Amino acid sequence: MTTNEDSGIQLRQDELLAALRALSNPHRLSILQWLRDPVMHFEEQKVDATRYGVCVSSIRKRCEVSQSTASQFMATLSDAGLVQTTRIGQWTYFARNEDAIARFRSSVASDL
Amino acid sequence: MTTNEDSGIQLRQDELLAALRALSNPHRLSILQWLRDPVMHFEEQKVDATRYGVCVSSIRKRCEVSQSTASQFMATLSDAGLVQTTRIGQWTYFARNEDAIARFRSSVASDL
DNA sequence: TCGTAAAATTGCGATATTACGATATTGCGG
DNA sequence: CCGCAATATCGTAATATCGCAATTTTACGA
Repeated sequence: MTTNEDSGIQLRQDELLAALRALSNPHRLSILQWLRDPVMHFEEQKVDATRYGVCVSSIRKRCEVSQSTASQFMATLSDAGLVQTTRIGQWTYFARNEDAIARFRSSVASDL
Repeated sequence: MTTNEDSGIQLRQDELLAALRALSNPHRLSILQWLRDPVMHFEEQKVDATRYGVCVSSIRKRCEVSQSTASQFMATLSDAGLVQTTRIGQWTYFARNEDAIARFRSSVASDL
């Protein structure tokens, strides 16, 4: 019987590396920062951005990149666990995963 | 009684990005971590590793990469400001730049 | 079951990174 | 000055990443 404890206070080395890689791109770094205050940094939208985050279209416009690029950016941040996804109808909303970001901070603070 | 004047200072966005990019490689991330305890993680050498850090040859052996690759890794970490360099004779010693790392931590804590 | 809209996926060219061997540079000692 | 050792830099090939257009998938509404 193995105890799988992946909701700990810090990240594993491979998770830490994945987070660092995800944030090593200027667009993706800015997106995560903008998501701290989505109402300020993105256009208005149907659902509450503070609760659900923002959709790909909003990110596309703010970054001035193509739809596929914006989608790929969010997939990378999602794979690294830094954002959480909520699908509502045709829209996919991305919000910060504050727990994961806190673990990332904790890892940077103690494992680096 | 000393006051750490750097504890509240953060990196500019481009400096933060450079640090994240420098750490987005498994070798470079490990090197910076190993340098927390150079005596434990690297072979013995002439000068005090705790004071001056370790030379390229030690890093080369520990990482099992070529001399040029090890040298390039350290140049990248140095360009990002995460390590400081001390040239003694034919050797270049690399040690953690704790002030810069503290600023990186501070940036991750408050700008991310 | 259409048509439409949003997002995800695929495939591609351009660019960047990685890691190497070869070579140049730096610094010591004889 | 010469030879040697350590490191830095250069040129390279392989691989990875970036960002796009085109296409596919998913979901809604008429």
